[in-house]
Parts: sequence; C-alpha cells; structure tokens
Amino acid sequence: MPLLAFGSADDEPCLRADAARNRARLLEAAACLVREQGAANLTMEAVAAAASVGKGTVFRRFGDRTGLLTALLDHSEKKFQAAFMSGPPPLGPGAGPVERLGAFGVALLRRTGDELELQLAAEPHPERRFSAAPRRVLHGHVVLLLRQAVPAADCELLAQTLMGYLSPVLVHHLTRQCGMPLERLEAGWLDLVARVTRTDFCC
Amino acid sequence: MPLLAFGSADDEPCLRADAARNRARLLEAAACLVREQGAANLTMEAVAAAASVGKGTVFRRFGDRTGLLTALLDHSEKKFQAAFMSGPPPLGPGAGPVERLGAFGVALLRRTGDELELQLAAEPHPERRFSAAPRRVLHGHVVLLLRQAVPAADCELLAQTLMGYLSPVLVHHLTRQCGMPLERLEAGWLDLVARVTRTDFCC
DNA sequence: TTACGAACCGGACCGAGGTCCGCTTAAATT
DNA sequence: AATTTAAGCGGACCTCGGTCCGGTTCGTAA
Repeated sequence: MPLLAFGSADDEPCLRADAARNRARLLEAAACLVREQGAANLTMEAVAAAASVGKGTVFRRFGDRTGLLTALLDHSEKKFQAAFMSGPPPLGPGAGPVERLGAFGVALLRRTGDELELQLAAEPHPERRFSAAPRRVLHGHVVLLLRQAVPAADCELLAQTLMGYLSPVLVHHLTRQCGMPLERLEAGWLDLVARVTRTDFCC
Repeated sequence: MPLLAFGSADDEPCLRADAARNRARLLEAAACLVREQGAANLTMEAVAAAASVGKGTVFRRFGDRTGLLTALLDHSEKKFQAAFMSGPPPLGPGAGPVERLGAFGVALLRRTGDELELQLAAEPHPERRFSAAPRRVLHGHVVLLLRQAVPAADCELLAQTLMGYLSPVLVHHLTRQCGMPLERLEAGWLDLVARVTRTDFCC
C-alpha cells in the first residue's frame, strides 16, 4: 500500500512521479497544438503523439476531450474564482450584491471573450453541462448574490437564467455570428441584472 | 431538365418518387427505433438498416443526425408555431404581449417536457445551435412580443435570455437531475417575464 | 418507345473519440 | 537489495458519424 507524496504545486495530489510528468507534458503539448491549429482542430491522438505518450494515457488522465480542454482552462478559472470570492470590490466582497452581480457578469464576459475558442471546445456533453465543477461554482456564487438581493425570488431559477446569458456559446453567437460588440453584451447584462433584481412593486 | 411534382402533402417539395418513399420509410423506422430504445441510442446505421436503405441515403436526405431528429420533431414544431402565430389567445394574437409571453413559455415548457428525450438528442452542434430554423422562429416571436412590451430595451438580448430559460438542456437538468417539478419552472417563467418586462422606474 | 441526364442509391471508406487488457515500473516494505 | 503490488502505460481495437464515388433509376422529351 504505497503512500504517495502530494502533488508538486497546484492541482490534485497523489499522482505517481511518471504520471505527473506525463500529465505536464500532455498539457504543454495540448496548449501548443491549440496555439498552432486552434482548439476546434485538436485531436486526442495528436496530443498523445506530441507528448510522446500513448492515447490511453490521455484518456486515463483527463477522462475525455472535454476534461483535457477544461484542464487547459483551469488556471484562468482558478484566478477568476479567487477574484470574485476573495478579491477586491466590486467583484469581491465589500460591495452590494447587485453591484457585485454586475461586475461578475462583465468580468466573466470579458474572460469568455478572450478564451472563446477554448471555452467553446471545452463545452461538456449535455448531461454534464450543468454539473461540471466550474459551472457549479459560478452558479453557486450567483445564487448567493441573488439571495441577498432578492430573497423572495426563486434564486435557483433566476441564477440559471443569468448564467445562460453568460454562456460561451451564446457569447460566441452574438459576437462572432451576429457581429455585436462585447460592450453591447455588457450593457445588456447590467440591464438584465437591474430588471431581475428590481424588488419593489411601487406605484 | 426534369420537372418534379410537388411533395405529396406536408413538407419540402420536389422530391423524386423513390426519394420521397425512402424519406418516409426512414422517418418511420427512426420513430420506431426511438420508441424502442430511446433517442439517445439511435444510430444512423441502425435507421438505415431498419429502413432497408443505404447509410448514405440517410445523410443525403437529412444532412446529419441532428437533421434526422429535427425532422422527427417537425410535426409538433409546426403545430406549436401555428398555435402562437395564429391560434387563439392568450397564446395567439389577441392578448397583450406580456400575457402572450407568459403563455408562450408555459406552453413551450410543457411541450419540451413531453419530448425531452428527442429534444435533447436533437440539439445541434454549437455553431448551429442558434441559427437552426426552429430556434430562429421561436426567438423571432419572442423578440416581437418583447418589442411591444418593452420597446426601450435591447430586445434581441432579452429574447436570448428568455429563450435560454426554455432550452431543453436546462429543462432536463432542472426536472430530471435536480428533481424540480415542471410547475416550479412554469412559475419561474412567469416571474421572470414579469421582472424582465417591468418597464416603470417609478418612486 | 427510346434515349438521355439529373437525381438518387448503396456501401466501402475514413477520422476521431473512447475502451480494454497484458505488460511495465514506481514506490513502499522487509 | 530483494520483493511485492497497485498505479501507470500503450496501442490495438471498437463504434459511430460523416464522406465519396461508381453504378442505378426516375422522369422527361423527342
């Protein structure tokens, strides 16, 4: 019963030395291939070959294509999570929930705008689309903010609605296929947040 | 230069007799297989075999897997379109835009609830997800109603948001994976419409 | 009736994601 | 150093969506 040391630095622990080395080589090779020929054209076999590794190894380590792409996005993901969970306001704690919600969407839109290729290619299969870890974290955060802003509403559903607006496929469609500038999406987001969180039934 | 007669009854015209016959056989075979083993397990080769037809024929007729599944949904789709475009209120013309919007979502949620399997399996690839014909029709209708209800808003974006709430994958996740009753989704829709279309900045 | 050409057909073929299983090797134990 | 064992490895293999192209058939027009 071997006891393995913790992972060298950043991610999940307990990988054997050779496994960790291969993992790193695979990620590097994948990133390189994505740079060269785009994420959409990335094939698992090419990654394996570029890393001088068997195809099976890729799948054992990352599960499937989506898993590999997601791993490529992991760094940016973690950074973003840190920003809205413990960073400075208005994104992080310290501002009001509605203001944070606005900042959250704008920041996420910009990040998605940058990594669009990867984000699109990394979209999980329908069954996992809402249960994938990164999505759950973002969703949970939105729920949290909504509960503060509009406690009376069905925040689960509202959060799903808002998250839908920020989904990579929609951003891709609106910016690339419809030619909208990202600024319009940002304005749309702020307006949406304002409408959704309007709690008063005055008049 | 042969001139072909119009299609027998319902759909696109100008199919050669044998082609039309094969098309019908394929649809019937596909429907049968879906009934028997579920839409998710439907393979194109099985459909071709069940219809006693070559594989190439299936793809020539329907383009791809999504096209075939979409064709299976075509009847229900047309019926639904007729209902909100020229049917009785509150779904059809005659009621106010907000009321129609509410009825639209509720009706669509119910329809999706029924055909969930098929709707999921028929989801187009990311590039076409928003440009597929059925989606464009529904989206256009929502835009129309929104322009009447909230002319000052960015109705394109608002419509995308609302459509996102009604997307089959989300409905599947909420009802099947989270166990929410459809009624909750319907209530959520009505609330969402109310929030989004609230036009007054009183107080 | 015959001849013609466009539309159609079928199934061999390809590419890529994903699985499987016998072999190898890192690491803990003695 | 020798032993043990679970984790890791690789690449043959499978499935399935999608393409291709030589042969066939339908519909038309002479």
